[in-house]
Amino acid sequence: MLIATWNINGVKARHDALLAWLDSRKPDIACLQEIKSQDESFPREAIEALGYHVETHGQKGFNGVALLSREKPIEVIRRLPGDDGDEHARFIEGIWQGAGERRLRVVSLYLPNGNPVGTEKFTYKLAWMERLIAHATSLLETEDELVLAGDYNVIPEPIDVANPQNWLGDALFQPESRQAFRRLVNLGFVDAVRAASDAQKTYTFWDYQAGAWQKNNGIRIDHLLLSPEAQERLVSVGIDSHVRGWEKPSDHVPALIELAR
DNA sequence: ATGGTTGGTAGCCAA
Repeated sequence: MLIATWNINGVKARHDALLAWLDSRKPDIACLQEIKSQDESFPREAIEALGYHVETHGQKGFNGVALLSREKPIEVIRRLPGDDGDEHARFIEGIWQGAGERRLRVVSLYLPNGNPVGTEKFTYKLAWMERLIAHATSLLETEDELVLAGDYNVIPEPIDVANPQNWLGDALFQPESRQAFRRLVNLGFVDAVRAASDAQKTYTFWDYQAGAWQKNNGIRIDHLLLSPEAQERLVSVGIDSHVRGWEKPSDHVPALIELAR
């Protein structure tokens, strides 16, 4: 059971790359962020032709998340609880029935960027994180196998950034952002990529500007958080860094976990 | 070095 998360930065711009990656990597579940597409204009047919079930939560112009899966989910939730006035499409949760009583629950989330610090955008980011912590607390009580995957827009620790001093004023590296992320993890999750990286620097994002990819000036902001029930089944962790070197790449690359069936 | 680049939309914003 291969579960991936990838911020594709526009499904129209990434149409060919997405299909090529799906066809070669063949994840069982793919969590996408920043589809930048409305549900009706998402390229559903081309993805279904590769054998995927498609669930989207899009909006016009920006944001938007999706769940692609080999098996059809038994339930899909398209809203992070806690603020009925929040219109941003940043959350989609699917439930899949496993063998026996086991259930797998996978969230594709696109956490607010929050820049610039000191504005309502940063306040919104921190409020969104509080809502995520509250929702994750209730999801852990289900004892389903749970994977919270997505673009968290949080650099957890200095090891997760090539040049920490360049990010000190950025919303992604603020003490408040990092502390909220730690509180989320400390509910009982494991940060799968960090746990598998053995104290090595590992990145999932390289900016388009100033040759960041060529200089390996990256940050690790795409995370897969595993509940205890999911941790028990963890087999391996990977990052498809090579995708960043493709023609017309996203600025993010896929991160993946393998769970025993 | 307060720049640089990309995507989506529409005459700039988000990242």
